[in-house]
Amino acid sequence: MSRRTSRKAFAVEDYDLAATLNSGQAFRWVKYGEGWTTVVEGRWVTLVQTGKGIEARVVEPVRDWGWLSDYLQADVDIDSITASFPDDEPMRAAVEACRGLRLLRQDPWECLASFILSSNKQITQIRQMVASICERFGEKVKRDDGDEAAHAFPSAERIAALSEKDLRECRLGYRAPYLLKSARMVADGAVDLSRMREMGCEAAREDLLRLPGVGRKIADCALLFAGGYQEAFPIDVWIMKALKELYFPRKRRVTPKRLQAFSATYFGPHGGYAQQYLFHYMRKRAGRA
DNA sequence: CTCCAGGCGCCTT
DNA sequence: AAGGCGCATGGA
Repeated sequence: MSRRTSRKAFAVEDYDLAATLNSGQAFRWVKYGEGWTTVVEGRWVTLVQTGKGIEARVVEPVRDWGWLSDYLQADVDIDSITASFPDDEPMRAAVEACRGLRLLRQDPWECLASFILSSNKQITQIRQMVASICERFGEKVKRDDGDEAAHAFPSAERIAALSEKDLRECRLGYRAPYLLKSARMVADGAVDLSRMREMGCEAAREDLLRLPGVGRKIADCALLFAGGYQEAFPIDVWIMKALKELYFPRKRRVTPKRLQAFSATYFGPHGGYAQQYLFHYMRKRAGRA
């Protein structure tokens, strides 16, 4: 371990690190001893949950930890958010089962690109595809534990310069041309992800929907997990099932459009957060079956 | 073996 | 506007 190593303790309560990093919002965190590791903002990071919060370690000296605090959303008051959820039986059960689950604030391009790969795939397979493009095309990042190197998520510019064949070799299948074309549109400025957080949820969504391979669901994932728009409510097969079962149990045909309209108002200003609780709750229930 | 996966785009009605 | 289908690949 190098003496340049830098550490930081984030004092956070009600923060379940394992649940948060494994809840299908980020795909690059891997178990590392007692904690977790990945690359964030070009740095190799390890995190450990402690009694007092989260302890972080990076290789290079760090003065300002704002980038990681922001990523972890360490300053968010989770109680005020869960308190804004509708007071009904399904939400109470979800909050009870997922106490400490948080939303991260991820890099827009990494988040968007990862979810372009997510279509029609299980979370373990999304992880594999993402790992594959990072290992082959991501810049090397120094680590100090004897392992060779970690890899950053490849930039839009880097992916834009590849061929469809390069990406298909990462087993992306029919998603390869979607990722390639979207990377080129982001790289040449046709869609400006750096403005996503300022332009407002609706305008940002409209922009994202211009990208090939990005529909309503994937756009909402980027808006929620990277843009900080907590009103974005991604509806996937799990949430579809949850909403039907929990809120429309005796209706035979509930259209996605109807559910989108329902969720937009029913779950309140932090609806996307509520969505993440429902998603994780459903997956947990299915997992122990 | 079959079924389906944190969907999308395109083609029919 | 709404519904159906193909898509690459690989867990379960």
